[in-house]
Amino acid sequence: MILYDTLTAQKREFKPILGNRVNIYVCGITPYAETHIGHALSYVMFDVLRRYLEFQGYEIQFVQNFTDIDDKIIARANEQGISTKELARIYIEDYFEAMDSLNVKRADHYPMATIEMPKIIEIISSLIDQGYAYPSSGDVNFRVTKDPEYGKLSHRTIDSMLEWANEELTENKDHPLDFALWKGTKPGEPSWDSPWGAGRPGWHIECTAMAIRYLGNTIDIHGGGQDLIFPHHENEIAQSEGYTGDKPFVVTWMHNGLLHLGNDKMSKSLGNLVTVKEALSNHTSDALRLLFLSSHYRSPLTYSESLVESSDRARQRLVNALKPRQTEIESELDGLKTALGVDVSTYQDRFEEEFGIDTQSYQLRFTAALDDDLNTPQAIAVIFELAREINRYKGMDVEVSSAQDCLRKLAGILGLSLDSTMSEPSNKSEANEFINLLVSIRTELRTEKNWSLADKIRDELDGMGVILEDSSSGTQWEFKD
RNA sequence: GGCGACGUGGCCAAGUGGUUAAGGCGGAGCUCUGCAAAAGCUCUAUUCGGCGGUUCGAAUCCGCCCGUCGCCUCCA
Repeated sequence: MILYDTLTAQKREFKPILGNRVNIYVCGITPYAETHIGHALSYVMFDVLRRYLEFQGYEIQFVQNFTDIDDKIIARANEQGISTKELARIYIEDYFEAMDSLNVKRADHYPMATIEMPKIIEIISSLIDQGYAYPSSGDVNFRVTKDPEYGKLSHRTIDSMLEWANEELTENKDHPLDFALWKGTKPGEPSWDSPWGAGRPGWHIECTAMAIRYLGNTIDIHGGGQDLIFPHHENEIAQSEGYTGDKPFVVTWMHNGLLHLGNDKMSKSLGNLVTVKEALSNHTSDALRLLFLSSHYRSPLTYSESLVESSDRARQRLVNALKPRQTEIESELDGLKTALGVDVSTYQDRFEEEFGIDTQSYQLRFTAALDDDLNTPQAIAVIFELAREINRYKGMDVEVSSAQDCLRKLAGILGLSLDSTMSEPSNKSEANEFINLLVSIRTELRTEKNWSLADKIRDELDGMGVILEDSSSGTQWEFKD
């Protein structure tokens, strides 16, 4: 597999540091507000990376943090009159709900800044001892000039940043770009004890502490949004490599392009955000995933309702391809099978194997796409081509179940569940027998060519969210999404 | 000012030196069907922002220009 690395700015062959094991650290959220679709884009993308590596047989250690203490959390908690801890708890829960509904697999560890204090303090102490950091009136700052490679990730130099930077808070700092490892406490703020007095960790140090603690001094893949490249990840490298002395801190830096919201009337009141909850109230999670994955992860994507809607229709196409082939001939075969005691399906399978869809070539093209820096748009194209061929074979009444299995498997690597709407919620199931009754009555009406009444039943049911589809083998129905 | 992206059909979006420029949505026609839906087939970019250059050959490399955007401040 080839992956693009932000640090070296090139695509390189991916190879785990240690055998079969791949360590992944993805920067998590600061839980002070609801999870939005920009987060969703990023975590869906890393979810696909993880699923694909697992599919390739790697053993994944996936760590994702929560920054559960920072300025915004404090401000927000004060606004709402609750503790920072409680605020974080609320939005962490919201995050998990959002990710679960998007079918994003859970990480192996979710460390939080506030419970990693010992490691954080240990690292800061060491950085001070090594001359990388200095205490300054309650704060501890990282000395940027001590690191000759500072700026290597974001491809800038200290000088170039100084020219245009709005760094003004130089009071406690020896250099405008020095950044806080530890912030001395202010009145009314939660704080933790440290050798430098009460305070709290700076933004970047927690990730260093957690990544090193859970994954070691050098990790395979570190990811996040492109907005984290500077300063967050830049500072993380400086701290981590300063602390451990081991380089590189990260073998492959991966950054996803950011989600944009059109300048339109997306969200008048709430800034310019669409929360995952809002998006999922109108769309399936598969549609969102399909949308996110239909452009390359390093490109920006502009979100709009109409785009999700077209993704939803595309999703429906895949779902339809997975619907079982149901024809008169099949039921006749089933009848024959039981009547003669012969396992007809064996012959069907052999026929499918020899004359059917070449699922292997689809899978090969699919993996080739993902092998090339996670080219999900191309992988999706392969899936749609497979779906079309399945439909074509269904039309010819050839067994397609193994091709459907293949489609399901490949879609699963992209985290698409492709649930048929046939699997309706339980509260609807009690309506089933009535719907079945109506359908069978309608079938009789149709044999009597009472089209107007038959169509009326279909229309009325449609109004109630039930879709009827007639075919030569009978009528199928399902609930709308 | 620095660093970096991007501009491909009506919309979204792959492709980055050489067969017919993927795929999805939308649109048109046909087939199937009582109708509808679903599905299939065909069509929907002689052309890849513009102008030059390199090359036997470029959407793909180089230069310039036009346009859009991101980061340099909290952010996935």
